[in-house]
Amino acid sequence: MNQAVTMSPSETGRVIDLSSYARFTSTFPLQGEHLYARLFDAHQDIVQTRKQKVAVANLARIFDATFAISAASGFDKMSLRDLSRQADMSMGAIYSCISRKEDIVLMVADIVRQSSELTRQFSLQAASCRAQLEQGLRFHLYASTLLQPWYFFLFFETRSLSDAQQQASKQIELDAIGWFEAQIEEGIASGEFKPLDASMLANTLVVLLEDWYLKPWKYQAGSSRSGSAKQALKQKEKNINAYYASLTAQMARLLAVE
Amino acid sequence: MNQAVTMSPSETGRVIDLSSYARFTSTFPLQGEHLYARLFDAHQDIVQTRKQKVAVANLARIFDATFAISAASGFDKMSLRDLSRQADMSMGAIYSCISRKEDIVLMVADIVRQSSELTRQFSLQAASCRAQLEQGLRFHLYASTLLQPWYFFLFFETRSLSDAQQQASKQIELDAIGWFEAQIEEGIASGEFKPLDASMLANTLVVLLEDWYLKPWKYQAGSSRSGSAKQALKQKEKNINAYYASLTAQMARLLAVE
DNA sequence: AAATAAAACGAACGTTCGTTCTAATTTATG
DNA sequence: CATAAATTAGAACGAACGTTCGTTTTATTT
Repeated sequence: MNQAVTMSPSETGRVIDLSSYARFTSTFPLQGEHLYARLFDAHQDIVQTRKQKVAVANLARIFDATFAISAASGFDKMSLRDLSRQADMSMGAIYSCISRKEDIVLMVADIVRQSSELTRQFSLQAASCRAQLEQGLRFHLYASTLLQPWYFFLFFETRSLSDAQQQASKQIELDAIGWFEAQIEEGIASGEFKPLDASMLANTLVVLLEDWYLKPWKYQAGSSRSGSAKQALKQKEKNINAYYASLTAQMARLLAVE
Repeated sequence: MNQAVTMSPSETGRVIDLSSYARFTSTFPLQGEHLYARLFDAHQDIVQTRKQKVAVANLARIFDATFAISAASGFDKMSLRDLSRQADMSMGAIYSCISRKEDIVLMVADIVRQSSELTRQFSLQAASCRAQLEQGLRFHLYASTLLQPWYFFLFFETRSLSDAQQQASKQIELDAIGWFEAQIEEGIASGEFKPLDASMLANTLVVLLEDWYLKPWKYQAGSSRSGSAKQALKQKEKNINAYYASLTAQMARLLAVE
């Protein structure tokens, strides 16, 4: 089982634009064709299809269908016949993109892991610890919004993975908490923040970030009949900003900045 | 499908002791034999076994086994043969306590719903809004610790339920948020708390309560080889108190009390 | 001790699962 | 346009699933 490509250094930093969600979506490398091309490259042992173009199109249909079905009923309940119907592909077509049903979970895990690594590796050049924290939150929110079905799916299907991979998923969360905690404590040490239980606040932030992609129904205002795709993006931007504002306001109050 | 018994008024208030987790465990009505007796009474249409004593013993084995297996691999992956092996019961014995595999999820949902209702109905007689909030948090923590496998299981298997039941589960969470929000706003109105985004804080509290039973691995210190059952309870008490302290300290700071 | 009710058993049933196979079709290439 | 390679559709396969049921064992009553 390939643990997949890691980002080349040139990809890891500096190019991703956090100034708005719209900008983020056009600069984040893990999405759309790029994402599926990455899966195709990284999992040559799984994907039997030879031509990237075909593989990308088929993988997209497979994952879209998988997310659509198993968001409602779970991955184990989803049969490959359901998948075939929803994706409008034959069994053979599906089995030329994957080797076993389980591969789907593995690939999702790979993508989410890469996205989390991107988030962690992204060099935040900010003037203050507070700005650093805020950019970290923004990045997490943006990435998990863009890849919401992937993050959501992995959270609920982690138990299908091997113990080692499950441990790795937990580690991702612990790393995220650790990162926030370090930033908070740096700010405390430098006198920028008032002293507090950094570990608890870091944990709170990570759990709230998780809640964002696990329970979109709690945070999506005006989701029905949003009309054009452009309007939908606008609405998404609004929702993210509202959540981000609440999140950072609460954090700022705890850190006694402002 | 029976929606099960609701608590009689005499059971809903006043008798549950929040002064420590140990006291709570001896006064909370939804546990052990009482819990299974309740299932037996409420689901006569499902449970074919006639004698309560037998049913209680077998239901206990079924649910223990279910939680043990599906915590690791998920309910859908668990076959009834796995269950039969783990519970050390024959297929026939299992099918005299349930009518369909799905019944297991329904019964768990029923118990968790009842526990949540107990939590909400419990009349908190406290001197201040702050004390009221703190008792609410304590109750939530205690109940979800005592019934951790039930809460955990339902969170991950809600998708096996009907749309109506899924909606009901969401409503439980929204009700909890609503309750905390109301308490916070009451405290703000009375001048006990400094004004803030009550909705955000209420949401934060509920999400942190959820994290407690979803990710015990994050919060369990000294879990290995804890020796006797008494020592284990002591350790549990310690862990709850530590989490409760962090939770309330953070909350107090946001509310600017102290 | 006999009779009866309740519970437990586990092999067998029909169905559905993930996966494989093959004949037909499409695509690429000279 | 010819030919080879890749891709497709969906029938077929064995394993495993949830569930049933005739039978045996255990508990209770007469």
